[in-house]
Amino acid sequence: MTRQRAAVVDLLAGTQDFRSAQQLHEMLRDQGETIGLATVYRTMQSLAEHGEVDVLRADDGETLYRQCASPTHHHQLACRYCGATVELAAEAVERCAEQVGGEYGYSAVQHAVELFGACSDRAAREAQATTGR
Amino acid sequence: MTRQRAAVVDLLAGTQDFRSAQQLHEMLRDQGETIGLATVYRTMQSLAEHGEVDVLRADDGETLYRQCASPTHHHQLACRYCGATVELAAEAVERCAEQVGGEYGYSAVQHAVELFGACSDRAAREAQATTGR
DNA sequence: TTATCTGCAAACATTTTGCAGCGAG
DNA sequence: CTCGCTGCAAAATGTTTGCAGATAA
Repeated sequence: MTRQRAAVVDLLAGTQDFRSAQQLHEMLRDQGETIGLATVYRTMQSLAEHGEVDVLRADDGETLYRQCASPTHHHQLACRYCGATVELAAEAVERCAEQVGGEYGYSAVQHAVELFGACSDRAAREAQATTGR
Repeated sequence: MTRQRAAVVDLLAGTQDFRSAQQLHEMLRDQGETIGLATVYRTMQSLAEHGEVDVLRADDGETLYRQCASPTHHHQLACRYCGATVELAAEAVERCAEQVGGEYGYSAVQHAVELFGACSDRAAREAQATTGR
């Protein structure tokens, strides 16, 4: 356990959002930490391996991490436009995934059920613009 | 519509599986087509934009494509070890996602419900090995 | 002290882009 | 003929790795 690793864990503890390694690195530098990007990557890898963070791959290929200390396993609903996220305690989704997977003989189903949608704000604007992407 | 684009579309039409751009490129070269990797990428981008293929990001960062001609929108259940995939016509999952999203004022919810689990084969081996990665 | 971790920079893998030339319409 | 598509190679992006030196235990 080094100073750098502590800083990363600390930073993660301060939020519930998904952050990319690069983002974390920048934030740490901003708050005065001296830490290399490679170290951040290595730390996140290690944390992920030990199941201490949730991993999610963004649409643009970046790998996102989030502390995983929630008492109940919940999902995230994110607006693909404004980035707003809502947490879901949707156990129904859980059961759904496990059950469906089980029907086909799959176990340890990792339902990467990160929902991406348009939040109400965006939906309203979309409706009157209808630019078609 | 060029020879190259036709070849890509043709190749995609021959399967239901997800393929990476590089994989497609290699397959096309193998069957005698002269086509550049960049062209495959550009073609897939265009097809994706026109909603003619489904896009999925693999765990290792590769972008996978699949023809999207299924009459019903279905999901995929993939084994993270052997790659075996099963298609799900799980409308229950659909409803679930839309409903949950709706509760929070989100619309056009893109439930990236690609389930990754361990298929029965793997689960059996895991059980007696428990090497812990 | 010693094994591990860190930082830098170079290596990698995947995807994108600039540009000159070919080909479809 | 003209515009768009292609191919190559170079660039961009995100991540990993080799290695020498710093550091935790």
